[in-house]
Amino acid sequence: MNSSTPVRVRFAPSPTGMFHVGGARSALFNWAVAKQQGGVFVLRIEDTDASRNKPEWVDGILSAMESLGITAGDPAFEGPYYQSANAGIQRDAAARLHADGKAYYCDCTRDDVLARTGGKQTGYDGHCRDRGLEYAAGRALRFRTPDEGETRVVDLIRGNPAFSNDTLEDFVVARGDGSPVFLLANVVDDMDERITHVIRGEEHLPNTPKQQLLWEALGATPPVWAHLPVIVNEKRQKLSKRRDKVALEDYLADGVLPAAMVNYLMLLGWAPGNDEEILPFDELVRRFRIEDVNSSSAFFDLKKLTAFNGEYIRALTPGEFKDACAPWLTAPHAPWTPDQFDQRVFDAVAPLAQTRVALLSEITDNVDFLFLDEPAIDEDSWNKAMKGDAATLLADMRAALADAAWEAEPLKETVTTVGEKHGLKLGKAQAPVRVAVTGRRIGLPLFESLEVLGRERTLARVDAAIERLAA
RNA sequence: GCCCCCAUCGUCUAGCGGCCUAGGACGCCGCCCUCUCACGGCGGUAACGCGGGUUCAAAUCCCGCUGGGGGUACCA
Repeated sequence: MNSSTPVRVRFAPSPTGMFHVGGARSALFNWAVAKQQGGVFVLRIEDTDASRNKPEWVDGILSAMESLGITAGDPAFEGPYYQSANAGIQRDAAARLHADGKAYYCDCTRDDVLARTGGKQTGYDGHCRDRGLEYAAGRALRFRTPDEGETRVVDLIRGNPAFSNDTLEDFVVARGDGSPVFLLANVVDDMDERITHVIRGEEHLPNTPKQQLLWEALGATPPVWAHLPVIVNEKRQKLSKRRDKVALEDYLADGVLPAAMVNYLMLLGWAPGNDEEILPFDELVRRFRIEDVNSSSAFFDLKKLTAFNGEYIRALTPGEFKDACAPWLTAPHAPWTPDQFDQRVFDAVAPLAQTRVALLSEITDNVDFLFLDEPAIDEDSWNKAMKGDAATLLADMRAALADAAWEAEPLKETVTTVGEKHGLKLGKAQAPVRVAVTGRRIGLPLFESLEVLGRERTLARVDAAIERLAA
């Protein structure tokens, strides 16, 4: 992309729900283009369908974008503008279209059209084209599409698709109450905001010839388009709010770091090259080329997102990691009460947990045994670890632990020694102790855990296990 | 139905006529490291949908087929 005029892109969500990851990617790609080209990113809230919009959704969009680094404070950021605020010029445009004979009023109902076309869904049949109807309440304004020729649009991602004009129906631009419809409002706003490049989802591709015709009818030079591939689920259907987990907020709530999400989303349909994937946003922006975006749909792979997240978590400094975990350490995420929690204990084991969580929400399962009075015993772990003469082994462990110096290294030597007496290597010998104390067969390094747990609580749990084995 | 888009490992992709016995990443499987599990290291598994062309040469260009997907509202 190389323009002499300053690039102005836009992201135009409608505030109808949570912030969709597909929308997040569109916003990011637009943002990347704006930042890279020294251009402007316009945020426009498309709130023309009042029945479906709620003011609070706008705050959600703003804060979700903020978490991705698209901040209203950035010099490249412009807006938010509200589509509803442009109702005046949108109506003017509709009036102009009518005055110029490029649009006409129509009093057909959907049933009328269906009756005439025999139920075939070929769109509007042009019934009112030449009836010369004037406006009256209930009459919609339809744009008169060309009968012949084709409309070719310039699309940076998919070549330049052409649409035969005879397949374009005379679509509605203003409703019976005079209010502008999306197709028109969107174009008028883009013109008003001097948008040069429209980068949006592939689902808008069929709208493009109609909108381009509107640009031309309104006497303006159409923008350059770029239609991003849709993001699909495992069944390769477009991610939908109804059946798929699409809210950015939900992923963040699971402990996906925003930076990881940004990095992952940028790689959906595009690759930075050099066989590299994990890169800071600035670098992704530097390398980004909208022309290189793929045109085939991309699967939203939670496994890979999680892997990316693990990378980002491990790259955190110990301090950053502790801070990042904070939200999960208290209600409602934490399974322990505030007075059971001990920040110093957590800080001591946090570095050990850092390589073990791929999602921040996994932190609680790693450290819960340190704060809960009686951690739940995982039965599967118990059955595997308590085979054979676990009872006598645990009894010996208990006795040795009672006198051991309470630090990781001596504790390890103690368990090793007791294990040897039973002909067991450390790996086998530590298992019953681990399950007795943590409730699980897998987890943080055991001896460091015991050190921070303390002798008293360790012994009590070993005793409880011995008791259970005896029962 | 009609219009449009798409088609490289299971997934995300590199590839833009010869450098490809197709590269990377995730996943998966081994091995090493190791108190468990991770992390890390090493190795492995696995793809150009099919058929025609064009060309000395095609994953790369063209056509058809098949298969996916998107759109078909007085929603956005």
